[in-house]
Amino acid sequence: MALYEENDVYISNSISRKKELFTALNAPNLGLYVCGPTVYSDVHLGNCRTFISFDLVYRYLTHLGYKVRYVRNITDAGHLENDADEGEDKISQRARLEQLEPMEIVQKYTLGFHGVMSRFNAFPPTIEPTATGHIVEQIDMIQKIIDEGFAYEKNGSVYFDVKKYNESNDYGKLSGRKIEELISGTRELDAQSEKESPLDFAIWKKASPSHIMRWNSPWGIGFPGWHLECSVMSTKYLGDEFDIHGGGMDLKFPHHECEIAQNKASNGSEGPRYWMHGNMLTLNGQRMSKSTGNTLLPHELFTGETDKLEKGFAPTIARFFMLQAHYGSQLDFSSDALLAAEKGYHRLMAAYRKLASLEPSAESTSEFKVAEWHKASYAAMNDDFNSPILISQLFEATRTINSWENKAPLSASDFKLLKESMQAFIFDVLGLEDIGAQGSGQKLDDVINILLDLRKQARDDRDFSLSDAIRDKLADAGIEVKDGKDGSTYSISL
RNA sequence: GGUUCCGUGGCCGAGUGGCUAGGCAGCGGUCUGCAAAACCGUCUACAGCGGUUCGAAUCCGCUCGGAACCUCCA
Repeated sequence: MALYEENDVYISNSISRKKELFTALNAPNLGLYVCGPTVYSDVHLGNCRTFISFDLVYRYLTHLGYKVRYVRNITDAGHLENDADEGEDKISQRARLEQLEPMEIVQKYTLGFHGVMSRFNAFPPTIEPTATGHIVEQIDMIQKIIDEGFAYEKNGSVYFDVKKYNESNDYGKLSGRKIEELISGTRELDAQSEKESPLDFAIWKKASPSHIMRWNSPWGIGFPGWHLECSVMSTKYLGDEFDIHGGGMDLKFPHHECEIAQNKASNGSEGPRYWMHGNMLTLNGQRMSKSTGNTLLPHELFTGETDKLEKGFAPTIARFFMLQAHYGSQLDFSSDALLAAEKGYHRLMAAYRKLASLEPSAESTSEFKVAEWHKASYAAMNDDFNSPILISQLFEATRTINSWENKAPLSASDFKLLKESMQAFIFDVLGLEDIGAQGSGQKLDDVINILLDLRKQARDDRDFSLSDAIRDKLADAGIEVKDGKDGSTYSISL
């Protein structure tokens, strides 16, 4: 029996605003689509948080035995600068600025994105489609939407007719908006605008002569609209109806609202059955955002080369920090919070290493009930991927493990369950990495053990100035000596 | 202005109509040559004011404060 058959997973579905029991359309197959980045500049930590959140989702569902097709797009066609569907797209703008081909910009920042995600130990998606690689499919979808009567062509551009759509559908159901309120809240339309209503959005845009990224279409030379690619690529690879669609909270409106409309208008289905939205990472209480410049870049975090942090932090520690909050809550990034997470992380990892080196006993005499703990740990993740609760479970185990000496007071089967679960939760599900692990080199391990032997000798001889010097100098080198009843161990912090 | 969400102890963060996570820091112990680590014990809570209830931090209303969206943004 697969794990997913014995674990009922509940997901906060944005569209119903309720926690719902998740059922896969075609178990064990499962489709997950996540909106990826626009590759016109470096990704910042806010972007990373969303992708780490969905990496957790992907990892847990995979852990449960689902065969997940995980699609995450790369937006490389360039979105426009503003609401009026006017102006230059961001990739072209950046290309001009850096004096590169647009596709060089795309390549540069795509590689950067991949590099960063890999440092955070996030799995790559199983399919990573690009918008420019799906122009033909986008043109097809536009044509379908026109054929169904939900879009109109104007001077070489095509616009989605939101009012028309809303007559037979509910535009705004995801974000809880009413079309009347949206209209009344809109500023006066430019006299220039071709749109029949301010709510209409471009699904194909005529290219001005200076526009670099351009393709042929039945409506002339142009480029696809902002929201179309996700509709096209999600349904192409996952089907007209599929399981889960994720993305950042900021994409809920209008991006995801438009996706639903496009899906419904073109194929009659709204697409995903579960919508998941990751919440924002804030810096100084304000959302990180490329356009406002309130950002922290991954390399600044890793190296500490920023006035926003006291020191650098390893990627896995930032990951651990993020997973200590629920993906649906806002999280503020601060030095103090990172520092606290770092200490907790090291304690957890040290306990795991200790566990791995212990032996079981004949029978379980510990008050720590492994089976109950195991069950509660799964229950945490089943409840809308509640990683903070899972982590609190891991710390419960940590305290217990640390109190043991020599042998674990557990039967072989309990011990095996605890060890394998800790391993699975820490590394497979949470995706953490043990940067303080011994064996960062057998030779280094040997050398440190020689030093620890020398120190023991000095202590036995009551030559404490020598033994303390060894301890302090190792500490300076980032190697912490820990004295226990049965001799000394060490851990390396980076 | 409209829509949505949040306000938890020194800090970070879960959760919830009665059984009151966890991390970090503090305090008191145990251990240690000293320290660190580790363990044990312990102190700080649910923004304010009303209401519903046998009982609310949890539900409802109001007030105050903050955030996201309503323009591209994870």
